[in-house]
Amino acid sequence: MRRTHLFLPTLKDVPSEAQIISHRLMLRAGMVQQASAGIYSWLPLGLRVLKKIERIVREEQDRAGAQEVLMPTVQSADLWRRSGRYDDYGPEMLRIRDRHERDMLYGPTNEEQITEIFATHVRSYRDLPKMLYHIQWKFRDEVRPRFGVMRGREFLMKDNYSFDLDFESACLSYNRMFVSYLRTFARLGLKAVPMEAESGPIGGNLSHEFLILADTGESSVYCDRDCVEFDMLAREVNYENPKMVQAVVEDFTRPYARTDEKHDAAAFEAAVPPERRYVGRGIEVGHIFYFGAKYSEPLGARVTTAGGGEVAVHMGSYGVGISRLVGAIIEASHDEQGIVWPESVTPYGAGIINLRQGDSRCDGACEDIYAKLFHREPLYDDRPERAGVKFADMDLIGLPWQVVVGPRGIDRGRVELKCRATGAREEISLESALARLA
RNA sequence: CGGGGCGUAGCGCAGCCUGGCAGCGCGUCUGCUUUGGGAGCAGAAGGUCGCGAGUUCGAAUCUCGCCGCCCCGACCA
Repeated sequence: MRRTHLFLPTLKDVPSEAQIISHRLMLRAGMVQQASAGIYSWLPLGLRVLKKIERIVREEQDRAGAQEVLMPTVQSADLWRRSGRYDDYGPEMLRIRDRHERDMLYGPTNEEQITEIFATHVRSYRDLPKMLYHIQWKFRDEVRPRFGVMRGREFLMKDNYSFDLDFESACLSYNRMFVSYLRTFARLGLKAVPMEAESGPIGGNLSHEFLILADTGESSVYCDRDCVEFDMLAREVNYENPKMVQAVVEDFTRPYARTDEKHDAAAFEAAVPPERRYVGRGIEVGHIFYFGAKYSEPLGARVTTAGGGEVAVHMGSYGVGISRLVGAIIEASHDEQGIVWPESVTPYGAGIINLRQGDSRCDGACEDIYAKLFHREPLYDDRPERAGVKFADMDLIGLPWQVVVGPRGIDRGRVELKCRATGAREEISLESALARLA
């Protein structure tokens, strides 16, 4: 993409409503624009990141054996009356009335919807287990939206739902998602720590939250520093092998890690030596639940068993806040200059800075590099701007690599390769720069 | 939902107390000079001062009402 074609409204000054760093950087980097409180438009740069996160989440869901569906944003109130949640959910649910005066709602979550789909089509234990997920916009009318996309009213969420014959089998599904989340967050460049959690209004009794440790987090966390040391991606996982999956879950749940709602000071001090105690803040980026027959019972999701009986299926739900992750990743990865994208979610794989636009040697070299870096989806800053503007902008939007082309080096066939994360700059030949980014 | 604050040019803000030509910086546009870390000079465009009433000869400014947005706390992916 050429910078002169890209709609990328970067800002020097930050709008005053933004307080936390990720929100400020997202506005400055032209990623989003606020439409109203807690509701955002996604501009090209922001949308590219959102899509990359979405893709990684999808790949890991599929890998764990889940199947993607897509349910509507607008749901019927009747469905929610059947589960009893239409009245329970309270003012956080956005209620809508259509032209025929039917009560509708903008879905804050989809347990009812998915359970109805499942109940319509599945009758036999032979069809179990199943995991169905979708990635869809939700709306929760938060009393106080804040922190930009980290706590919006409208947000993009991956929610998965598992259906099993009994508790033991449901635990296997739960474990699969547990491991899938560890892999997902690791691929996003995040150190996410699973913590025992309350299951909240969704109900049930087996639940973990996944938090990344960050000072700007909304949750208080207490954990063993060992939690963030695991290298999940180095670990071989075969989802077809329940024991192997179970072993991962056990390894990751062994160290003490709890949010304040489950925290037990005495247990913490007994389990964790002082030098390994982490007491700080965390951002919740995922939450998984087992809730048994809470929805399958009232909504009639029952299957016949091998013995000829009938049983309500055991369910679980598993959520990842995809739009929240955009902010969370920035919270975890930025510096004074701006965002520092992990390779896996960067909006463009490399930036090309032409320091002397209009100089035939520089222009020629940049065009050459631009074409040869095609596989990296490069962003070529071809604006007739001064060097300082281009450097500042490129640092702000945080692409992991910058190829700097200027008159000083180009006569000798040299360019500068800068690593955004470390700030390290090397003057090397054009060829070796291309080789490094191959 | 309790407490606090803010709405003035695309963005950041001053002006308001003490009513009297709507300003500054950044950005944008034009020209010249510059050109390796957010350039300099000269010129230009850009505003229902959130909305509605009221007071007044006169309201961005004072009064009342409404709307929007932000921050702190209690709740949530």
